Amino acid sequence: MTIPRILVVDDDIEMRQMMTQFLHKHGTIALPAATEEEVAAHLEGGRVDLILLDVMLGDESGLDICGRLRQDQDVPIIMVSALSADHQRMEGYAVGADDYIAKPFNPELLLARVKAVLHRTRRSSSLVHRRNTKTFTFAGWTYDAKHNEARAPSGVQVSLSRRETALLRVLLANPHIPLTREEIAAALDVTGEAGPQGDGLGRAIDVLVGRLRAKIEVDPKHPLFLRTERGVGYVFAVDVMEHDR
Amino acid sequence: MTIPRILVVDDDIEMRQMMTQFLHKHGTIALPAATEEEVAAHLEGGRVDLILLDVMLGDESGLDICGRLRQDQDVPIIMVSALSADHQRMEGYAVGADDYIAKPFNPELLLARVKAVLHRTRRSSSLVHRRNTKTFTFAGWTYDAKHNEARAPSGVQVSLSRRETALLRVLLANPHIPLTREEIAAALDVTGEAGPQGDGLGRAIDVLVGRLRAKIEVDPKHPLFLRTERGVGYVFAVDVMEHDR
DNA sequence: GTGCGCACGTTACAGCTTGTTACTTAGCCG
DNA sequence: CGGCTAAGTAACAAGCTGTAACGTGCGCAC
Repeated sequence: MTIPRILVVDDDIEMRQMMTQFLHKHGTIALPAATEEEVAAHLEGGRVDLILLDVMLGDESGLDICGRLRQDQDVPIIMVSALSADHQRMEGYAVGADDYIAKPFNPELLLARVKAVLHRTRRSSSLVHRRNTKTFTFAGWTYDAKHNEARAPSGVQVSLSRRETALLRVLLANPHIPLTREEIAAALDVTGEAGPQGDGLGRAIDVLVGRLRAKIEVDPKHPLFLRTERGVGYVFAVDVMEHDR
Repeated sequence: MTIPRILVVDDDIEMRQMMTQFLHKHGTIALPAATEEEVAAHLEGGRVDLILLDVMLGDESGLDICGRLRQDQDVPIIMVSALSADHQRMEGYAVGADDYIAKPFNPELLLARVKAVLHRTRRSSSLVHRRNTKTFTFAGWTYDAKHNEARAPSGVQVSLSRRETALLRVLLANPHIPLTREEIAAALDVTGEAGPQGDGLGRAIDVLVGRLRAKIEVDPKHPLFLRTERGVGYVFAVDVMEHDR
């Protein structure tokens, strides 16, 4: 889903063509429609990312259509109308429109609003993969994934490097499960460079584990959390709790 | 689902207790069972991550039980048996066992196999979040997410730093969508440090964008792909195709 | 138990990456 | 055209990260 598909609903041919062409020029796919039936057909037939809906469609009211669409769809809707009084705008928002633009409008402005709405709605769905905003607790420690802060039971704050953070996250996500070096490396996006000699994947993970231990283990010589599974890899051998926020 | 729950099925009390205690000592929850009914009860009543199944259960054959379990369950099963001849092992695997251990066995070995099986099966479900193994194409360029390699239309290979790679990925995942600096920063796991003066978030992203441009744009002065949206952020203004492998 | 071998722990170091700062350049408004 | 703000760019220093080399301890065979 790369190029946004915008349904342009207006019964005035000229206006429809103007909008369609303009949107085309700016890298979107514009689908013209004049009646509610055509709208329905497009919605059933394929993906629609945004609807530009004229308020006055012959004898039908765009407001009604908008209201109906909103009952079973959550495609964003921008209302377009010659009626620009405040109470008329309010009506638009009342039936669930995401934005309300008065005719005549500046095409650039329309584009900006279209982008804004698309941006808003895409973000909330599959855009930039949602960040982990959880907090983890293990054995008195807390790790706040949102602010990347680890805090010891004593309250002392520990700052972890990027890699250390990543490692900790992988471990927290897989407590009690032995992870091989290869798995850890994969999760850390290490391009699996085979070591020069038969070591397959150097000792980078070992060193990284050592560094993390130095920071979170009371006695790195005798690790409590980040234990090694000889011949296998490493385990986070402690129960982990996750909270939201 | 942290601590593995292992169902130990054996009609010999001593053997059952031995195994149960041993498994307990090693951080698992062992659930004893002697008959097929008890097995069924456990499977219905709660989570079971692995079944250790003795082949000779009174007059019932563990093989039959295994076959029946396999019809509607995919809980991993390790067969345990005094019968160690090859054809007997084959029978075990034939009815769907994941492993087959001969009695008398070394407890440590049992543990190792248990872990191995758990590891195998857990991995295939929710373990370490699957890596992105796609290849992206845009305007003649290819980017292989698996090997972190970008290749120019000319065939020249470009090496990207970690951050640059991450930025490129974010952009590839959101083509044609303007991303604010804040969004990019969030996706890159930047701990949103507010800049010293009112810049809110320094110019780190700007610089990073510049560096990526220097590598992938023909003429960084006039970017084709990674365009800036003045007052907003940056867009990857080109169509992107994704292939698997 | 004793010795050997291998896997892991640890340290040091060099190279690269990365954020900052400061300055330059470009777009936008009147 | 002039002023303003945003973005591009270069240089730098700090810090991170992987490699290599060496130390240590566990497991296994005898």
